[in-house]
Amino acid sequence: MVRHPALRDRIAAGILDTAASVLAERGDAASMAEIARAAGVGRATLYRYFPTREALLLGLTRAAFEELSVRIADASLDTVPLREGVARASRAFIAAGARYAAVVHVGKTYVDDPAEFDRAVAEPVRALLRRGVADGELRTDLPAEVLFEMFTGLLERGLRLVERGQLGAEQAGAAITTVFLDGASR
Amino acid sequence: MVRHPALRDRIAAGILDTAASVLAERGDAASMAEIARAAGVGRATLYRYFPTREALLLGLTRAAFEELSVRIADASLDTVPLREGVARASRAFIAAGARYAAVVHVGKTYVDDPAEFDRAVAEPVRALLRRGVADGELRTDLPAEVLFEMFTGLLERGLRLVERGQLGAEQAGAAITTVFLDGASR
DNA sequence: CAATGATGAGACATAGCTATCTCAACACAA
DNA sequence: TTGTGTTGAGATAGCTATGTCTCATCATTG
Repeated sequence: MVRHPALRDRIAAGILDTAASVLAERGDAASMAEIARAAGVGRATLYRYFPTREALLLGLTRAAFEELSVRIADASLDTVPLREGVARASRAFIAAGARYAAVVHVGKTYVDDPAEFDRAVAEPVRALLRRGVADGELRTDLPAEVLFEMFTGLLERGLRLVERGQLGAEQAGAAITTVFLDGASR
Repeated sequence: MVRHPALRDRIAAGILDTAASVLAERGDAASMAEIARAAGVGRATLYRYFPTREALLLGLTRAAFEELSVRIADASLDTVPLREGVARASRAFIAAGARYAAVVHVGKTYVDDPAEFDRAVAEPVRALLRRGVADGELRTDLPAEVLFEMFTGLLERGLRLVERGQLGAEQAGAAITTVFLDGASR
């Protein structure tokens, strides 16, 4: 019958989605059999779409990166005030969510081009923070790199809160933004 | 010759230390052979000290927990002002450091008594934050549970910065405290 | 309805890891 | 020095996961 290539892509995407949630939960311990079962598909079929485990992880990483980089680009972090930029970056990260969580939960990284990831995702955020420091909006007693690390730490936890249903996506984005910029104090 | 029990304990502790660093680096993927080699000990010997992999992970978790809970207890979080409490908790966590990093990096948790961990480590910190909220020192627009999550997120990142040598232990503790309480803004 | 091709179930080989066991070499105490 | 006990190295068994393959079944296209 020759499946439509589009249909094939949809199936692959569906498998990736399922794999994302399984891997987010069980980490690298999740086997191909487990993922196939969760995706409601035969193990052989899973291997037809992703010939090796590495290919699957790579596809997953690529999808997460794709989504995240599009959202970051859309956020135009370099044209908005610091506070708005931080808020947008938070929302972008939370929205990319589920896929990204799986990627970070799997120890080894399967990024094919780390430099490109850095350029498209990490660097815009770093630049935003550096600008904040230079403009005197952010504290200068901590290196921008440290601020960046703290920010991403908050992002990860916000993501977790959303996944556990303890916070809505908007609330999480706002919480991250406000804790990072204003702190937890009144 | 009948090794002194004390000596045996020291060897076991040494193995645990090495295991901590190997596991912190490679996660659950690190094999027993790898750990034995890193510890400069035969694989069989490793099994003599820790009869199963689970026993090793359990010992590691227990050591981390032990250290952390002692430090938290020592911090008397319930008797000091909020800011001091947050600072102490940060330092305790950073100091427990290396061991704890391995534990969090290994996906599956090998805690023998999660409730006890919660009671001795997590709960005192939560109580501190709840008190802060009740006293009006911490913001009330975010649930204390969310503040807790944010705080631990910062702790993890601070720990990472120390391990990468980007920050000293004291500096990391201070950075966590100040970002959490005052935020990154000026 | 017939042909084509995708699917699921399962067999199979392979590889790596855990866990056990044996044994020769070695260190220390008496 | 002798004997006891520990160690490292290696062999081995069992298990589990990856990846390949076959085949009967099923869905879709024409």
